[in-house]
Amino acid sequence: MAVQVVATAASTSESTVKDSLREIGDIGAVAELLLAESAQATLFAEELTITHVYETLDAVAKTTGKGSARDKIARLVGLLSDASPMEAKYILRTLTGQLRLGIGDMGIIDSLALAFAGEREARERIERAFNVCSDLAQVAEVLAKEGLDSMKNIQAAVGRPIRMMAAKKLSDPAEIIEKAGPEVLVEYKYDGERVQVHKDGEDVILFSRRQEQITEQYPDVVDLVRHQIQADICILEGECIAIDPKTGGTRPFQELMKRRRKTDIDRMSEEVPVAVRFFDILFHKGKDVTALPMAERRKLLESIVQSNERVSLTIGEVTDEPERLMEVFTQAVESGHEGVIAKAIHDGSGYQAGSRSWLWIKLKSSYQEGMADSVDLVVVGAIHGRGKRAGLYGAILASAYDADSDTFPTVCKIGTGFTDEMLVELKERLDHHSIGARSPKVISDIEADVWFSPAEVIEVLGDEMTVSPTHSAGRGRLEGGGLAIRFPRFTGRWREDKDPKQATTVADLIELFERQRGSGQ
DNA sequence: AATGTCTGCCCC
DNA sequence: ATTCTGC
DNA sequence: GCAGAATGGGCAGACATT
Repeated sequence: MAVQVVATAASTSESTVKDSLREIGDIGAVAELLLAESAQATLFAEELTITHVYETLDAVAKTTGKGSARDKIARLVGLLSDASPMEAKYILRTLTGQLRLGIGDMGIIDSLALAFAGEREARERIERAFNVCSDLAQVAEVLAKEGLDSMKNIQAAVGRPIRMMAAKKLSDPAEIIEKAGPEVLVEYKYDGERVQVHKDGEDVILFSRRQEQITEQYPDVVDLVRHQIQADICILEGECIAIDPKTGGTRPFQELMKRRRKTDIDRMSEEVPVAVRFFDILFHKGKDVTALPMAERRKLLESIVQSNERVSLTIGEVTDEPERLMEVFTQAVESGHEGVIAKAIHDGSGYQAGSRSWLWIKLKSSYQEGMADSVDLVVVGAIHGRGKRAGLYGAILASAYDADSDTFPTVCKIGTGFTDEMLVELKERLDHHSIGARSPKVISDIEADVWFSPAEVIEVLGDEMTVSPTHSAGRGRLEGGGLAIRFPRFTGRWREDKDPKQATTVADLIELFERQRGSGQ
């Protein structure tokens, strides 16, 4: 849509904008360039005000229904006609959410500290306020109006999401114990959606990892919380997972995602039943309990969660031995879960809202060299890079080999794992094999920017196989579509020893998928 | 009415 | 989600 | 080591198009 806006505003064709975007990799910069080239009208334009820009964007956001796309475009084109090329750049970046200033929430907190306090300590107090209320605008407003001392008045409260604590990752169990020990709580890591549950009597609100309100999606969870949580006012955290009530097993994440809907919620609640595995408590009896050590929070949690088939604590145990940690990890993986999270339980193991510290460490099988399956895939296409990857490829399209039909159906795109240096090498190396159109042997629903004849083979690591609506590998031989790789990344290894027909085959992928499904439920 | 395409301060 | 990189 | 910016699969919803 942004392409259309720029094309219209600069009175040029969409293909011109697309070509330019391909080279520059930034729709804002493209707008700046093209508008400068067609800049007669700006001489007579009105002066742009922030209020006008804001009101226009607000109106665009609120436009819905039939014809809304056309209407949104018209409003934005109107706005750009009053903008200088540079203003257009930032308007485009703002509306596509790609500001690319090197400034995020933490950068803003730094700025607030300097602007309103001017001392180092201020930063921590401001950040703490943000972590417990998750609202940067509110923090800034209170700070500006009432000063640094007012930050202490911003406190955790039921109904207001707390920024979630995250885990580091590590592959070596001995190192994990070293970092978080001497004793750690080793918990199963479930493949579901993280939920922060806020309970005030019968009122229950659910928040997602990014502080979105997701209460409406899980009426069954709300009910479970009302009945199984023996505390009036509290904030808990857990993982919401899709389950098979017959077997008691966990169903794939994709199934759970069918619950992310606004309609048919009651029907889907029956089709995709869920369970919640609680693992933390942040607020209890009207008090913030985040400062309590993990060990004590776990005890408190045990005392208020009344378990049944749908609600329980995460499976976990305390150990100080790397060997035992690995045993629990193996159990978790063998029963179809992602891995484990090892948590510090010592006196300093309070809940650190908004941070990713060594107090929590996750271990997944894909972190263990050799344990996860890497595959050798054929590069069949590429997608132009954006931002700092402008002029290079941002991702490549990769296929397996289907020996039966002698074709190369796609399994994934790969956009991570490349160093800057590799990206340069990648382009040089691949452009050698560039062809004008998709090779008839390449089976792909995905439209690449550049197609290659199947030649280069690379090693790719992934977490697991998923049934895919878009990728074609194995399509027709499985229920539900083809196969794709979840979380694909380049290992850095080119398989120069392999030609395309020696790449991982569709049969290999199906076998991997069946094996993984077998260990699951 | 069916199908295609794009978006989400999306989930992972 | 994973990964790389400038500070 | 942190914070930020690249990028992945895949779901439902909202429109546009046929």
